[in-house]
Amino acid sequence: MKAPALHTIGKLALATDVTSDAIRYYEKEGLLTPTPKTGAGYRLYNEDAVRRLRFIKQAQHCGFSLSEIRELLTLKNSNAACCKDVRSVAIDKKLQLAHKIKALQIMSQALTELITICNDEAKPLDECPILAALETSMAKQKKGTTHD
Amino acid sequence: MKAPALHTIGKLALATDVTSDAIRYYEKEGLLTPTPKTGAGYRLYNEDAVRRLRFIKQAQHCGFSLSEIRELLTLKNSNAACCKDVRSVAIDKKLQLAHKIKALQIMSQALTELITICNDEAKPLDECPILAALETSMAKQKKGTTHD
DNA sequence: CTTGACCTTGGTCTTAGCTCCAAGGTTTAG
DNA sequence: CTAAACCTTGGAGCTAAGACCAAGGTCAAG
Repeated sequence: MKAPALHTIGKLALATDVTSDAIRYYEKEGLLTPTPKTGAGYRLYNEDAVRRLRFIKQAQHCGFSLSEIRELLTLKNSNAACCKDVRSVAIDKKLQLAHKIKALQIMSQALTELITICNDEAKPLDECPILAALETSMAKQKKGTTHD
Repeated sequence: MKAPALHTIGKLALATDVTSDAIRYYEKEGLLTPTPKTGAGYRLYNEDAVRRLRFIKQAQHCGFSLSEIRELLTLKNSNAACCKDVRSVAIDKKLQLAHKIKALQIMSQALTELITICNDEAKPLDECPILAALETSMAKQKKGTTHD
């Protein structure tokens, strides 16, 4: 029946592959609070902190910002919320990602058009169709195979 | 035979839908130089500046950063480069966009998995599968329909 | 007991692409 | 002639997520 083994910040950092600086930053941002400090003012963490850091990391990998993660954690501790609320947050974030992806695909498509109009590679620069196209409004858009 | 109508910065801003501040910023970054200033120190621009600003805007819409655009412009003024060089820059940028898109798609896929494991919406939060999954390593990955 | 590894706070720095502001000079319309 | 509208430079601020640094306190091993 040993007590749950408290870590100092460096141990926690090593265990979770998050730097001490980042951990302190999360604390400042209200995402993670250590158990009360030692007399000397050292932060101490238990296994909950490990889980919480994993949570933060995973959520970041899903595209959530720290302030969004803070809201997720608030939701988690709220008694008024239910699982459905969490789900809708996830769906929302997925939609945002879809928007970003679409924007990037539009950029990629524009590049594709530039690249395809430039077939004759040996042309001197003052006749380069890419550079020329970049100076115009580029309103032209073939309605053929515009997938990208 | 009228002279090519020089603009002050405000007129140029209006004509190109770029703020005066942004135009000065581009100048500081070496992307755009006005014709010599008036005695009073006012910047003056000709039609070339309008074209160049359009160039900058279009390139930004293609995902180029300002420093990359500066390199494009340098290339444009270089006599050693040819159209092929420009083309390869465009292809390169398209690859970078593809990487970004893939990263976002991976995030989206992770969210999809979280959303699908959460079917019973009425569950209380302490049983929410999404929150639970975010605390674990989420190493599981069904090999079924993982497109996203 | 001393050295080295660890911890603390508080601060500045980074990237990108601007925006906003202040104090002052210029130009133009009435 | 004067007030509004424009221009100038210089510098600060914004967002995000930390990284890095310095001065100093603490703890463990030899």
